Amino acid sequence: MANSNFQSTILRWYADNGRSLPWRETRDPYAVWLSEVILQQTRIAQGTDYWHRFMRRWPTVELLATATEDEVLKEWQGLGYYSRARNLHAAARQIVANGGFPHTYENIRALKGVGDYTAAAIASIAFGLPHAAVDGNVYRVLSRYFGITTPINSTAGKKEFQQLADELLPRDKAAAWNQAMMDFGALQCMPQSPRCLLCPLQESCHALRNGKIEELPVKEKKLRRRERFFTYYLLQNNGLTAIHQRGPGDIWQGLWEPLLKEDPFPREEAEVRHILTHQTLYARMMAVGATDADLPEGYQWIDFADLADYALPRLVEKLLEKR
DNA sequence: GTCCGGTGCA
DNA sequence: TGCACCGGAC
Repeated sequence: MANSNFQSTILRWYADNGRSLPWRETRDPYAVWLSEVILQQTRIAQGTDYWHRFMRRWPTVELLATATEDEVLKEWQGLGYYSRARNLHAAARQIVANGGFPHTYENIRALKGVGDYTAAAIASIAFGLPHAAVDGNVYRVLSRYFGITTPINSTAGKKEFQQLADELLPRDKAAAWNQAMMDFGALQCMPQSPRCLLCPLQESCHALRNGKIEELPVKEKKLRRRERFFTYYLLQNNGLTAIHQRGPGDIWQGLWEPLLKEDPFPREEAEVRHILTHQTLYARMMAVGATDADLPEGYQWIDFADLADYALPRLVEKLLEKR
């Protein structure tokens, strides 16, 4: 199998270059769980001190369960994402109530604050269970090495990467493998300026061979839609109305529309909401009596009845339908 | 200023 | 399915 080279190279690299971290010197599920929760969204450099402090103050899950939420939050202070601390505390009580730390993936996954990634990490590291932990590092390594362009934050992408990670997982070395992949992503195949020149996988890495390192992994941009507020004035001049053709540099280039005034500030009233890829338009249309002299610059009179002959934006059609 | 990231929840 | 949660790196 072509992937055995990938797997053996990663494992060898890990044996030579893996980080020695305090929570890797134990298989105590409590210590592992604590490290994984602290390291969600947090860099090792920042999280390590907190892990030591928690382990010193509450060396077991039973002791953590006796703490108050306030005490846990106080100890968490400065780490951010405080729901992690609240969930950690709640889960400690959950664990004690259940008679001890869970040792199946499903039961670990059921703990508050433990999602797919964290459950797989704990299950593999503390219990040797064959579950592939897929975090940001793993997405990056897999997308680059295998040249996968499916966006990692799409539903299809998550499924595809998890499936691939499951296939690659050496079932008898889950703990080492998961940590190897994460360390490889963090130390070798990092987001910016990865160390491809020194990479043991450079011969077979799809992204490197095809010059796609900078483009992978693909992430769907969460587009923040700009809001715009349009008022259309439907001029009425003895059966004529005024329209103009939209120019370049904005939406609907080349399409026609009645007199448009864009409001610079958010407005409450809107007849129609129209969602485009990068903007949400709130629009209304008002009929206004007019004479020949009212024709605005750039507009022209047409028979109102001919309006349908012009290419109109869907938004304008919707507004006209509402009349 | 922008980007990054697991989980929980609407 | 999209966003809120936070602090740090750049």
